[in-house]
Amino acid sequence: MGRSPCCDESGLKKGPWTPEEDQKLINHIRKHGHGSWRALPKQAGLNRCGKSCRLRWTNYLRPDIKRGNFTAEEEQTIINLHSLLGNKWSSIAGHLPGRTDNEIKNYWNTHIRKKLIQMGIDPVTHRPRTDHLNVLAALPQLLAAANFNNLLNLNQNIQLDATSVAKAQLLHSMIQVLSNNNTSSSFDIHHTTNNLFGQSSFLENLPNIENPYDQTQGLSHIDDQPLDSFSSPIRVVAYQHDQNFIPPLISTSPDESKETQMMVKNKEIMKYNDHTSNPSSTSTFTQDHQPWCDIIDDEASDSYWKEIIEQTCSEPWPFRE
DNA sequence: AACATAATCAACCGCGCGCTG
DNA sequence: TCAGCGCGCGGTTGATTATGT
Repeated sequence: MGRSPCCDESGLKKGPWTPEEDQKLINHIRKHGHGSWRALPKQAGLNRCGKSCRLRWTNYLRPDIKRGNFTAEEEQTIINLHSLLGNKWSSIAGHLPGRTDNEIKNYWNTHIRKKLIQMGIDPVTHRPRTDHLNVLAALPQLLAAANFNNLLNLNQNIQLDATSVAKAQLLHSMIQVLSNNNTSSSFDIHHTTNNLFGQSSFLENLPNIENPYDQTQGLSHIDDQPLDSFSSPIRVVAYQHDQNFIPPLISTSPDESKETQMMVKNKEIMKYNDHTSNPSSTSTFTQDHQPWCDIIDDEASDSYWKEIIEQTCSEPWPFRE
């Protein structure tokens, strides 16, 4: 319950690490493992608190840390996971090999967040930053959002991402507005939606609502259907949950202890490797085709997505084996 | 070249959880 | 049951670097 007194101790060095300190820490962990972080600084001859040592190791010195820019795929994975998990950076990091929670958090705050805002998408809710009553006024934002997929140049295996779902919601909202107005407006829905979402990006990729397995049939034939039969956002979200779309969970470090891995929420589905018997192995625990609903049950916050997914999960799950 | 501002990211802080005695 | 300890997590800070004027 109580706070660790570790960092309250006086006389311990703070601030940037010197190369000498780094080397001491690396040497010690190579020889003995980290063991108790609290005891480590003394054993390693470091005038630091254990917390500082742990942070330095996990965020910077770990041998499996991946350096360099995030790829478009990594970025998309972060966005998708964030839409489901919220600011659960460690959980998100569990899906990105070699990336630390701190790195992902920084990348989110400095890059992705801004990008989403520019696209007119609320980075917290992953919903378009517009209201239903003013959909048409938000057309510039919609257009920007529509180009988002193209900008990211996504992996084609990703069927629908959070942004696409947001687009679907907006499209739905627009149609609702138009439908409710019940006027013979000159507003050409088919034409407009194609312009909004691009000719080969969004509509063509949406599966037929009546047949979720049919990926060849998009919604471009919307004008053949009554408006009220148009897919609801809830239904569309289901397609986001392609189990192939998120990489399997991986350990944040080959040196992670068993108890560290235990901190990850998906307890039931993890397999642990005994890293102590083989320290060089990549301590990978896999997520064997875990349905998205299960992840959500464990990890999702009380976000918009959870509400939607709970509803979706109560229906027959098209991707369950 | 000098300064101001923005962006980046390593590191710190404090909270809360799980374990243990 | 409860309190202390150790640890991990998410939020925040501040030093450094990049970019603009």
